[in-house]
Amino acid sequence: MDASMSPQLDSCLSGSVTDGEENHSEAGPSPAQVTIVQLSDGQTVQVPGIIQAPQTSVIQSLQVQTVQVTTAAELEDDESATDAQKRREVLSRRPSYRVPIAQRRAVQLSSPGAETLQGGQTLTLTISPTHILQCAAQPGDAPQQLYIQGGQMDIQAATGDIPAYQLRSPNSGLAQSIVMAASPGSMQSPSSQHAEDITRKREVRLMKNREAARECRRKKKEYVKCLENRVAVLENQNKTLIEELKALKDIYCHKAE
DNA sequence: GAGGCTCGGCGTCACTTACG
DNA sequence: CGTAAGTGACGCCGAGCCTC
Repeated sequence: MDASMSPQLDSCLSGSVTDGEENHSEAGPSPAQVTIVQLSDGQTVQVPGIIQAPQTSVIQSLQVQTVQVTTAAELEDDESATDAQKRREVLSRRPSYRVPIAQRRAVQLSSPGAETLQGGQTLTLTISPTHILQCAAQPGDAPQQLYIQGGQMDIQAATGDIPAYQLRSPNSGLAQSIVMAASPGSMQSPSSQHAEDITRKREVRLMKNREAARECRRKKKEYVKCLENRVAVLENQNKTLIEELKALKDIYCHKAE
């Protein structure tokens, strides 16, 4: 499919389409925009893409705050949730790498006695919108920073080796503008370097796939638009030919008389 | 204004294909 | 055979529109 897609697109674009609509480049994500994401090990990665999360305030408060942590629910107890639903919940809002640097608000989570999240557990944090959330899996661990945009945050540990986080903005009430700057691997035991590695690989794969999907959609849209233009051109040609044929028929009939 | 519907965009998964 | 890239399918979300 993809092998045939590009030639089709090429031929389409080089065809006789004269529509003015043609050849305007898609706005798409600005390739010039880069988001810098800090991983748990101090590594930073540059992520191309649009920064979402509209926020007017860029004031950052770096003061440390202790946050109340309450176990909100254990999903595994929820018998009403189907497997698909559970899966969707886990998948729904994975950590986003799109961190608006200028809009980061930092909060440090210092929660004595907070255990490592087990699969299916959810932590709900209500956080003042002007702080950074930091959490360390073990005492002595380098704290993991979760940059949030304020309001309520759900930290949900997925079943299996894939942690999932849901951040909810108080403004929208929806899980938009997910902001997550740290590798979820550090939520686990520090000895599980392997798990962290898997997680990082997974994040890289997801990131690449995300970009690929975006590009794929862009190409598809372009292709469809191209086909539509081609249809318009051919319809015009058809119309012209029909009129021409009609005129010739008229001439022929008149001569026959 | 609230609720429903549609549309476009996005992220993810699963699968296929090409390539080294 | 393993990996990376491309893409269809799915579900979610927000915006816009319409109806009541």
